[in-house]
Amino acid sequence: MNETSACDSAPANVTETIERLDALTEALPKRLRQCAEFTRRHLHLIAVSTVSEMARASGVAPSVYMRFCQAIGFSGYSEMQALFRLQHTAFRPAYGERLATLRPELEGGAGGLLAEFAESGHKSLLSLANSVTSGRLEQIARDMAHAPMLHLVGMRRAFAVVSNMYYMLGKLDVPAVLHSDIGKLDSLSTLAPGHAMFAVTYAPFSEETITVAYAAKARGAKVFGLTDAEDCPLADITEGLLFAREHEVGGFRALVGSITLTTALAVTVAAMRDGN
Amino acid sequence: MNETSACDSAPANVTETIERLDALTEALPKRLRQCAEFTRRHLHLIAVSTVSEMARASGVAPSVYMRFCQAIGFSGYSEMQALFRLQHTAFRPAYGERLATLRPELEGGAGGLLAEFAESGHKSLLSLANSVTSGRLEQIARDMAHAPMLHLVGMRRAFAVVSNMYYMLGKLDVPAVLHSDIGKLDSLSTLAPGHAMFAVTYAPFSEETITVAYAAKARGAKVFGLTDAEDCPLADITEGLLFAREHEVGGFRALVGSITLTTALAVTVAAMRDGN
DNA sequence: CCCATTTTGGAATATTAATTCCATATAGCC
DNA sequence: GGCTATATGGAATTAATATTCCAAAATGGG
Repeated sequence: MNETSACDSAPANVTETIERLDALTEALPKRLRQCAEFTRRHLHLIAVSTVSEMARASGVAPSVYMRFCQAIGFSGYSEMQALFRLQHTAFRPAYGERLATLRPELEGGAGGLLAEFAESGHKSLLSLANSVTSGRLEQIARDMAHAPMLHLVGMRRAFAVVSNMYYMLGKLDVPAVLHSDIGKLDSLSTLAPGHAMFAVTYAPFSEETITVAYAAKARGAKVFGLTDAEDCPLADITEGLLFAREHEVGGFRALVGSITLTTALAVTVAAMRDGN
Repeated sequence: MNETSACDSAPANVTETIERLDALTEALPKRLRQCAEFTRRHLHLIAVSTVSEMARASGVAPSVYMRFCQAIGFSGYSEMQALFRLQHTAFRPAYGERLATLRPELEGGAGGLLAEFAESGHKSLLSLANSVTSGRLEQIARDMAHAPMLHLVGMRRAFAVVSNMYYMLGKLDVPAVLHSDIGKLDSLSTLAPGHAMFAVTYAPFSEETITVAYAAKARGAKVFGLTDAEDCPLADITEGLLFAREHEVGGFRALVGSITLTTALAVTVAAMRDGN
């Protein structure tokens, strides 16, 4: 009876599904090929969409999408969806449902740790919203947007944050200089009155970063900053200091709040310059 | 009559949902609190699970889980699920006119944009849990831990990610080399058979990163990687490829998922080396 | 240009899931 | 220890979704 599919049994995993998809796509008629092509590019949607949604997105009728599922070997959409939902649920560590509610965090392994960091990231983002007032962020962005040149400085842990800012500002056509610890004295010579500096440092605060920030201030630049503790030495010289308190997992912090905040800042600065 | 919920209207996004969850959990009766606690730890399951599944996993009856959804302000499970499915469903907006598309968000000032990015970060973290299976992460960590030397490569947007890894690995006493675009050929000479390389690249994939990764493979190193799209050229040569699909705000992505994933990876690698 | 075959989309049906209802259980108070 | 208010879980109802069916359209061969 089971004549529909070109293949005998259903794909057992995502890899097999993709393989069969690629093998069959060419041979399929127009509409079914539409399904195949859209699905191939949007595999991640299967788990969270209904047939109708996938069909509409592929530009076909639901019944056609249904037939497409059968063409690649599944009994129907539900079976295919189940496969893709497994990918999601498989992440859940093996602990049984009852244990889950009692001690969700105690699981070991890489997956458990990732879950911890993800959780930590959520918390960092939440406290970000609480600690950063939109007025202060806006004022800093405006001041930085007015400067003819932005200088970025951050060492060690903060370096990833400023290098990300540097990349984004570059893409957004905002003139910026990244002061890495290598050759920082040289690049400081590019600093002129009216320029703005954005310094990032976390406790324990990097000597070099503080030094560079003070030098910038002395040269007539406006200094702004990002840190994670109240007692940051930058507080004395900045016109605006932002705080991102990162949650930690066993002493390690994942920079989620800082990356988010500085990304938003970079985009805002670019938008304000555009707007002028 | 509507006495159940402490709040008036439904949460509008993931951030609000988490906030309300945290605010209410303590005050809820036993079974509802079970729901809250399980859900808080497994937010990513909502998009791909039925009420019955969430209820069973929380250790309660479906009707109780239903009431839980209403307690935090949703009309029911479907409404809550729709919110969490949005993150998967949201298609990428046109790439070109990034700032232009941001205009609406900028109306709310810098704070509004920050809130958007925070929301985006929550979503990235959720899909991280969805797309990374703990088994694969663990296997990659184990393989990397066995290598006598780790090589990191990533350009442009990915550079912040690898430089963060580099910093962490350094603090954790894991021998690592960062291959920046400057002098990459020189540093490649440090590469030897048995070494491991971790390459990070996002679509459109950086030529240099791919080149370096292939060179490493040719020199006998095991190659691992992190990317954001299925069609990454790294797929052909890596022993294990991780995916972090970053949610975006008007075309800008904030690296939250990548930073979180690689931080967890670095810590795991270090822990495994220690364990040996 | 006509006929046979395949493909297609809308409408009908079957399944499954979401939601509500209500009887029972539980906890708090007098 | 009885009484009230609240919480709970299973069963009934309602809504949504997957799946099938069939008539119409398109395609291809002669």
